Amino acid sequence: MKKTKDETTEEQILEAAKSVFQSKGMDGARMQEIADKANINKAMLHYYYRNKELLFEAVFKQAFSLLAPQLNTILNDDSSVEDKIRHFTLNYTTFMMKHPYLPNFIIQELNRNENFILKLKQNTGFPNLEKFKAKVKDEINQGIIKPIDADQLFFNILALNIFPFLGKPLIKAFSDKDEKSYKEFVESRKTEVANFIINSIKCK
Amino acid sequence: MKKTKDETTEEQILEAAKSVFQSKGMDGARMQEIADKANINKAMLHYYYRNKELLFEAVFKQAFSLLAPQLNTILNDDSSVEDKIRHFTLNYTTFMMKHPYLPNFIIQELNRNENFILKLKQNTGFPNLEKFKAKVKDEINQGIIKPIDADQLFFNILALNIFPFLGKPLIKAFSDKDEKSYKEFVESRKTEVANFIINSIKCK
DNA sequence: ATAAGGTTTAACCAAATGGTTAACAAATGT
DNA sequence: ACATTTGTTAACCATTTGGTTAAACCTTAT
Repeated sequence: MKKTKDETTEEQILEAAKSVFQSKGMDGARMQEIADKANINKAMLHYYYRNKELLFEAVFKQAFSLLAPQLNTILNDDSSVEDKIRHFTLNYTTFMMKHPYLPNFIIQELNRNENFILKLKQNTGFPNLEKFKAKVKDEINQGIIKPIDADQLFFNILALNIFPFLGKPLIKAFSDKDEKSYKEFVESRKTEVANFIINSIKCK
Repeated sequence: MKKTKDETTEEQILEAAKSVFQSKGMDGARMQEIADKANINKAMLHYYYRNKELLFEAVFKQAFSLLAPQLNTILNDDSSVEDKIRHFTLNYTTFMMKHPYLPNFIIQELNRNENFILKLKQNTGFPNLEKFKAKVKDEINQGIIKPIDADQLFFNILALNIFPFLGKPLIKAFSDKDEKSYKEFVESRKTEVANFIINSIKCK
C-alpha cells in the first residue's frame, strides 16, 4: 500500500513529532499527542520509529541538520571576515524567523542530554572552526581587524544572533514589546548586529 | 516541633526541589526524586507546597529573584554606560559561574510557559529599562558613545553575557574545549565581553 | 484468485507518576 | 497532665504514559 499521495505515513509522523517535540521538548511531549496530530494510531509511531527516544532522535537530527548549513556560511566560505559576519547575520536571522522554535529546541535538548552532541560530532559536516580561525588571524596580521581571539569572536557572533530567539519572553517583558514590535526588533537586527560586531573589530 | 536545627524541613524541600527542577526542568522533574534528595516522605512535598506546580513556582521565583539584582547593576545605578557594562559583565559572569544551571533554567521555563513572566512582571523590582535608556541617549547626545538603539544595546549586552552558559555544550563541541578550557574561556569573558561592546560603541 | 508481505487498528498492559488518606509522633498551650 | 495543633510516615489510589499484541486490512506479485 505505497502512498503515492502527498505524504507518506512515516513523513506525517515525523512532521507531527517535529511540531510537538520542538514546542514541548522531549520530556513534555506525549506520544499520544504526536499520533493525534499525525492522524494515526499510536501503535504506528512504534511501528516506524520503535520508541520515543528514536523518534526524538530523528527529529533532533533533522533540526540540527538545518543549523549546520547556516554555520557553514560563516565558517567555510572564502569571503572576508566582514562579509562573513554580514552574510551570516542576515541569513541566520531570516531563517530563524521562519523556524522560531528551532534555537530553543536545540539548546534545551543539548543541555538535557550531555552526550547527545557527541553522536552529532561524528557526522560529517559537523561545524569546524579551523578555517574561520585562520581567516581571522590572517586579517589581524594584515591590519584589517583588531586583535581578538577567534573563538571569542565566533561565539559573540553566535550569541548576538541566537539570543533574540532564545530570550524572546525576556525581551518582550523587559522592553514592553508586543508581538509586532518584537518582530520589528528582530528584523532590524539583520543589519544592526553585523554593524555592532564590525564596529567593534574593524581597524579604521 | 520547630526545627532549630541547621535546616527546617521546608527549606530542605526547597533546596532539593531547586536542584532537581533546575537540572531537569518542570517536565523532567519527578516528585519522588525531590523527596529522596530532601530525605523526606513524598507526602511532605504536598503538605508544604500542595502540588508540583506550586513547588515549581516557589523554585522559579527564587531563581528569578537572583537574576533581578544582577540586572539592576546595569539598569539602576548612576555610573557611565561604560562602567555599567564593565561592572555588569564582571558581576554577571562571576555570579553565573557559581550558578551555571540558572540561565538555562530560566530561559527554558519562560519559553515553556508564556504567561509565567506576566506574574513576575507584577512584582516590584521587576527590571525596568527606562533609566538605562535615558542614560544611553544622554551619552549619545554628549558624544561619548555612538548612536545606538538602547534596547538593542541592552540585549546585546545580555546576549553576550548569557550565551556562554546557555550554549555550553555547543561551545565545548564546536571549539573542542574540555571542561577546563571551557571555564577559562568563560573566565576570560569577564573582561573580553566588556571590551568588545565598548569598542563597538565608544567614540574615539 | 490467492498467498505473502507490509500497513493499520482497537484493545490491552505494566510501570510510573502526582496526589491522598489515615494513623501516628512530636510539640505546644493551658 | 493532657488536649490540641503541627509534622511525619507508610500505604494506597486514579490516571497517565510508553509500549505491546493479535487480528484485520491493503497492495502486489504470481
